[in-house]
Amino acid sequence: MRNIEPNLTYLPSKQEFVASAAQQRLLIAALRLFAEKGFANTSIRDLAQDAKVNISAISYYFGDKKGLYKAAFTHTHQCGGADELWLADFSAPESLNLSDFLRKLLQGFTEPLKLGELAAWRVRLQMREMIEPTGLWEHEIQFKIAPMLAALQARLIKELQLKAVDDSIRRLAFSIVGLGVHVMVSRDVVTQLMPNLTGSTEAIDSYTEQLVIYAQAMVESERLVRSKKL
Amino acid sequence: MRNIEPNLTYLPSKQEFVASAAQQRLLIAALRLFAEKGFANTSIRDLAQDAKVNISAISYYFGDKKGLYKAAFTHTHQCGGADELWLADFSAPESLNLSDFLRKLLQGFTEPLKLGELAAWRVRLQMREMIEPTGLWEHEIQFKIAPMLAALQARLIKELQLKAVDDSIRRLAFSIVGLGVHVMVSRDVVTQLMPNLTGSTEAIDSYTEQLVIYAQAMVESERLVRSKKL
DNA sequence: GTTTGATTTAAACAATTGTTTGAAATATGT
DNA sequence: ACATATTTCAAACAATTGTTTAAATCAAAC
Repeated sequence: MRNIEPNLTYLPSKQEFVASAAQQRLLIAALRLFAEKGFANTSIRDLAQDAKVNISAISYYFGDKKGLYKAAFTHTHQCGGADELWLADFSAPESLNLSDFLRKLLQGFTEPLKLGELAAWRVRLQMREMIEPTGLWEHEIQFKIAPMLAALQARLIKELQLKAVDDSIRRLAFSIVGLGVHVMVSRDVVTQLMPNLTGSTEAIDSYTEQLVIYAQAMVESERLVRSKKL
Repeated sequence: MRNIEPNLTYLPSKQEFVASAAQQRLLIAALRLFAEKGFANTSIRDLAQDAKVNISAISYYFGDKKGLYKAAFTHTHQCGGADELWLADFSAPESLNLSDFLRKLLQGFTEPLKLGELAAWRVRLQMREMIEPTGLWEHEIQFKIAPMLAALQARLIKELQLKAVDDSIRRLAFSIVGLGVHVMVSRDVVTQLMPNLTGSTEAIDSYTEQLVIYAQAMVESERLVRSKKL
């Protein structure tokens, strides 16, 4: 690897971050190709061609192929947003009622469906990380998933007026999240088997509402089970 | 490719299927390695070494690398079962009540958690197919997922005394299946964040029961929404 | 024991991979 | 205009990939 550091990390004054056109194109190409074909199946020549840069631009800007992947995975806000929605921040104000809380949570999964290809690639890359962990996914679990689940569990025991989280609550929280995860994970199945379910913005919105209702039903079911046990 | 056909497809008389030891070892190695590292990241030399066979045994028995993959993916009953449970046959007798029907369906996802590594590999391979479709997954959708969803939808409209399947029912069915899918998909998250949820057979059983209850709650919720609309 | 077929082996093949090189081109500041 | 740093480029590198070859080994039948 070359010792020269390209102007990626620091910059004179104006902006905190200015990526050269080549860099930007590489990031977008990487996001798209890695998402579509996976890491191993995407050659750096494919990437360079797609981004219309020379092959060595990859090592020049990102060190190596893995560096480009890492950059594309983490640095998505650079190339067009769609990240803020995904797994949003759930240090939710206590003021939210359960319905709104659940809606906000589930929207984190359904809203990306509305956005364009870029968001789809992002989600797809996330999926790949899940089954082919490169270390980035474990990080994601620790700093995003875990807090989200914790927040949901906290909200649930408050809702059900419990003192502590038990296994049943854990399973409930996990199942609720699962409603959202499944929408993303099985996107292909949906588009192939029932395309109009995620076809339009309105369809996605009513989908979300239905999920919120189901999540509430699960919570109420849990409440009922517990009341019977006493 | 050689023109000679090894004794895989047909055999003299005794058994319908006799795989040589080398063949069998290759299939198991393929299942394990492809599941763990993916298709592209697994070299045929890795496979040969793991199966303790010569490299050319792969082309000899399966034509090429892709052929071995295909064989490992489809031919799982050969190397140890665990396939019958996965996405079981849901041409369910009408006699089953809703609860039993849902249990049977969801068990298709949770039961494999009980089985050993082999089943885990199987599931993992299935997951890989989902996001890196090689054509086998589309086949799976068409001949397994679609029928399962259809059966579930049929059962649901019968339960809710409806005439036809609409989008809402489709979403309900999809969400119910999602409860199961999520358990498999996010296995890593579970084992990392709440290991005792799938640790023992009993834990898995009560997990399944809880999912059945939630699924029922979703159905009842749907019934309620519909009764209000009228 | 010989023959016939099936299986295994080591070696070589061509193609593609990620990475590096050093010079050319471009931009930037003085 | 010059000098300096930054960015691009074509070419070459070594390593690994999937696949093929032809000879060697093995097993069973005659």
